[in-house]
Amino acid sequence: MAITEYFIRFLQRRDTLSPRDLEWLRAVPTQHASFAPGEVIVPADRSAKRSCMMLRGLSARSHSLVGRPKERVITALHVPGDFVDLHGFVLAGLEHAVIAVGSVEVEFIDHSELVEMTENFPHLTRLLWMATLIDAAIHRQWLVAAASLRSSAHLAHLLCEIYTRLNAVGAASDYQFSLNLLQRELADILGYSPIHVNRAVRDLRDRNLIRWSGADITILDWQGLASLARFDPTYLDLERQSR
Amino acid sequence: MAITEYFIRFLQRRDTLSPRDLEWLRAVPTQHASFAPGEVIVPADRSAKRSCMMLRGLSARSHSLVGRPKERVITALHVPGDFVDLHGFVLAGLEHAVIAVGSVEVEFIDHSELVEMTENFPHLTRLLWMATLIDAAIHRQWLVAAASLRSSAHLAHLLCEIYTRLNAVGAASDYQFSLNLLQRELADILGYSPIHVNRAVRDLRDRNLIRWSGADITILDWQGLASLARFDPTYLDLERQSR
DNA sequence: TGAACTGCTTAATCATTGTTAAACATCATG
DNA sequence: CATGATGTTTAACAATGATTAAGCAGTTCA
Repeated sequence: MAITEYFIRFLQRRDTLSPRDLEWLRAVPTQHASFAPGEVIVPADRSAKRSCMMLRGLSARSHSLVGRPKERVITALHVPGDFVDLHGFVLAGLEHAVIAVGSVEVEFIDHSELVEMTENFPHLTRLLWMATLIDAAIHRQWLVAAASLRSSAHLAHLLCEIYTRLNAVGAASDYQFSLNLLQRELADILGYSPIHVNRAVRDLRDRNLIRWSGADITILDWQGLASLARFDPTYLDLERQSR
Repeated sequence: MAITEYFIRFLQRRDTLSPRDLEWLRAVPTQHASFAPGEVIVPADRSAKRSCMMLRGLSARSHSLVGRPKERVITALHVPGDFVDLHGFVLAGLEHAVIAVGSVEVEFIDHSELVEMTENFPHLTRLLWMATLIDAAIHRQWLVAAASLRSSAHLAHLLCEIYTRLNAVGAASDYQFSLNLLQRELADILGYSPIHVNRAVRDLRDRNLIRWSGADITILDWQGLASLARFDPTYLDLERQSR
């Protein structure tokens, strides 16, 4: 089985891959790795020689705050199929760490392979560039959500997005998915206190929009949840076209 | 005079340009355009055939909210030297508009020129990719600021960033710069009400950190302002190295 | 089994930010 | 110079979210 299958689906939702592109993706050598909850997958330094692709689980970009070492802000979540730190390939490095949320499996790809790809596969190169720009579009949408939604609606937006992204790569369906996030971690993502996150969860439950027990989430009323969150998936660029 | 001189400085702060790279940048055909305050530079549609580079003034990525047409959120500011909508070159299009804040001059570059560049100038291609990833890093930093700073410190962070970015391309020095932003627009950027922005401005003035009259801003105490904002310019990737 | 631990839930209180309204300054224009 | 328009500043009050504290539920492990 090709280890990059989720990433292939990520791309195929958005463009058509040539047999040659597919062949490269399925043949590129990778190193498999597993991480326990909380472990650092990519440290916040400036010298990475490889980039990683999510295979299973959930990871997060975690920024620790200068002067407040116990606090952190999570600026992105990554699901299977995401090519997490392509940034390190082009930038000098990452100014934040990528950490495992729950148990995680990834595949590392050496930058030397990526350099070779950029020289011989211009279409794939544009698609990798695209993947990083979709990350940027998600960042912008999080900024919009933070500025324009409050607690319940903000949480609802996150749930709509995660489900849509999981569904797009075939990792979730029937409005059910698993999210290994503590309420404390949700607080770091949404920028609220853990207690306030709890109020938001309760609110969504009280409105019969979701069921949430342990890590298992069921969206009971997609229309209601999406409408509360003013969720519009355009920013995820899910339409297939030639790029 | 080369019309892309600011962008060249943007790149030269971060890498060394070969004579051949420089020649391409100085020779590429562009279309000059001017915009009055509030005008749309790049509409939020999905069919741009060219991308624009900031020459003078300030522009903003403006997201209008579904169901609340009078409200908007600004997710990015662009200063001279920024290659604003390279996104449109790789993505299907923009999910937001780019608008002029104050009077603006830009240069448009046809996507066909960029395609040619990606095929013949791999180093320049990596640098353009880098430019879009720096935008993403700025988005993340805004998310961190929104979640971890409150009003005065959040405003202080924005001022530190804008000055640093202007200074990096030689568009500001001596801790003085011009910012053609209404407090109402600052509110759309920071996610506060205009009244609260006013409180934050007054606070920074009362602490003798800045002088702000009309569009002219002087940072009276850079250390104090940066410390209040916990500003660390690492995310702007201002170090020169080979990429 | 039961003690310790972890995470979820709730309440009370306090701080920050939003809303409404109005006064004030500045500027363009008749 | 008067007028209206625009933007800034301030105040009073309301809403949202943070903090502290404590109870509760499920797990792990002795």
